[in-house]
Amino acid sequence: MTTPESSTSSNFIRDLVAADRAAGKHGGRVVMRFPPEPNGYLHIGHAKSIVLNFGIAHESPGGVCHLRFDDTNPTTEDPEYVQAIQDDVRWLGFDWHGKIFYASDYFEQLYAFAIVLIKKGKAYVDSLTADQIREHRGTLTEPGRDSPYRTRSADENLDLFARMRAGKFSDGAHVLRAKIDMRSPNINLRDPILYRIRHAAHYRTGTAWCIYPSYDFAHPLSDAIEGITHSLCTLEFEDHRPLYDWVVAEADTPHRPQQIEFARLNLTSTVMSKRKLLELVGKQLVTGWDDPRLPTLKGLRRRGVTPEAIRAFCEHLGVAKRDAIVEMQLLEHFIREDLNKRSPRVMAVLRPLKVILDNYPEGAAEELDAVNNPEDVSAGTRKVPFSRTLYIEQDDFREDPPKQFYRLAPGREVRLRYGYIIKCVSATKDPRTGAVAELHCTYDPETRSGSPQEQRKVKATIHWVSAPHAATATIRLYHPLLLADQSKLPAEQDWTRSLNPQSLELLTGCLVEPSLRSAAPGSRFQFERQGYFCVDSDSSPKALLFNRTVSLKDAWAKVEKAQHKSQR
RNA sequence: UGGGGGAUCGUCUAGCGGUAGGACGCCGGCCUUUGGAGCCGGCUACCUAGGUUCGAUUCCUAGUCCCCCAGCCA
Repeated sequence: MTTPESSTSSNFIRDLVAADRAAGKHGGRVVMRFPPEPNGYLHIGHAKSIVLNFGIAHESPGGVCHLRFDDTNPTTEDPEYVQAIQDDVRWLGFDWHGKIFYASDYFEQLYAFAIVLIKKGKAYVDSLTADQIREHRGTLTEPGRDSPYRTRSADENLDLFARMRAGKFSDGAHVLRAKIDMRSPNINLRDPILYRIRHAAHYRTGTAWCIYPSYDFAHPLSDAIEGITHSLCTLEFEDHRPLYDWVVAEADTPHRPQQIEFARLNLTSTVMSKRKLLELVGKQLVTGWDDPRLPTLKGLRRRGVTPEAIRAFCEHLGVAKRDAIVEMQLLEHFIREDLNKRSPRVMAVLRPLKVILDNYPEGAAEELDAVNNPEDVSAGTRKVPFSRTLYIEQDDFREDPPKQFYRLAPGREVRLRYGYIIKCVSATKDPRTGAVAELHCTYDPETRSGSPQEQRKVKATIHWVSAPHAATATIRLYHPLLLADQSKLPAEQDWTRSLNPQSLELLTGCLVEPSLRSAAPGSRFQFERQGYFCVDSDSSPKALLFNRTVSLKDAWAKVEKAQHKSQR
């Protein structure tokens, strides 16, 4: 299926899975899993994991990848997230082929495994308080101490555990612990907690249970139950691997999955931790989980990013064990690369400046042919109305043009995209502010696009809209969520103070070509010379609303920046 | 100063004892009715010190630096 050209780059996990399969390990089967806890929305970091897990499964003959909800904590989970996660995985382009797995479906089996451990003397009920347990755990450098309840008999443990399940105790009264080694240098092995009492309704099992298994117990066993062959997780779980292996071994499951860790994705100038994302949404620092400034899949989607771009980005990233922070520019590159091929071009003026063509007949209008997508001839052409009064971008005129500024200035010529060459005659100013109010220009009738005499060359071509025909729109521009320079902030300061107060820029009174009047929410366009935009879900024909997905690369901005620098 | 991991261009990543490659970025050029796209060229890296070897980014030893772990979260 994967051709040499399109094949994804190899990485240590892909290689290991392939080697296991070739060696006939696990009977040559490849069973992966993506196991989110339904306590939040998926973000681009999850996308890396999804692409890896589903990708490896898909490229392995007979391979499968389970979608499993790791729902062992009733107090944080919600069906809203279960639905959102499924939507997002599907939107990203992956399919779990029907069955969805839930750790909560294994509660009964997990309970039985706990009984097995208790009978083997490998687990005990501890009746210390949470504080006491912490004290007994020791520190990074000091060993822990055994709980006085560690030596309870199997019968007593069995009885206590049964009564825990039966709801005879209040939250925190007892826990079930693995009996491993309180002196282990690995803190995860100092009798980790397997079950805790939580009198809380679970979104799936309701009040059937008041004891819930912990991650360290439920996860390896869920993997074993499902026949997962390779259980991928992030680096912070490396220390848990001995425990993962211990649980599976002591529970004596017929199948033994293998945990493999890799570095999670970090991106510059954004936040990815669940805690921070939750805080942004909770404190209404953003408009919701789908705020286009967020790296959530919902946010990226609303912003106009395609699943193809995200997948290409993730495939390109590679998988390794070293911590890494990927530059946002790399994501933007993949977004542009994808959008460039598929987006129809259109003209829109974000910050309008009125232009009157003095020698163009008043009341007249004509239709010009415009190419929809130079990257895709099959996209065809469209008609764009032209008239005596136009709007161009304020940035495309300078009264006193700097060096290398090729655009319009008094006495200078420029081509109007798909139209004529025009020459600026004069600029009138607002008497109060001194700002340029409108331009008077003349057009050269010989230079209409497509006409035989159009050979004349000018330095620049600019976009425009016809004043009487244009539609009004509101456009949102997005800037980095975080301030560029994080280093100046004291480490212990409230992190939200490092948020960029200008992350959302709202432009009203933008003028777009009339073909956009009927644009459907979700559709994407390239606004020529400016960037990729999509119609927001709140947009309507009466109140057009666009989101800028990503800007086009801007060579002039670089020149200008360099000029500013050299002036200093 | 316990344990577990990791160090390759500015960033991400390949390499599996034999000329350190790719991508993003940056710089320069070509082309252009998008200062877009495309094309061409360039830039910059093996944490340090020893050792083994004809040969070390790769193997060994000793350091240095970075990350993770002391939830009844996952």
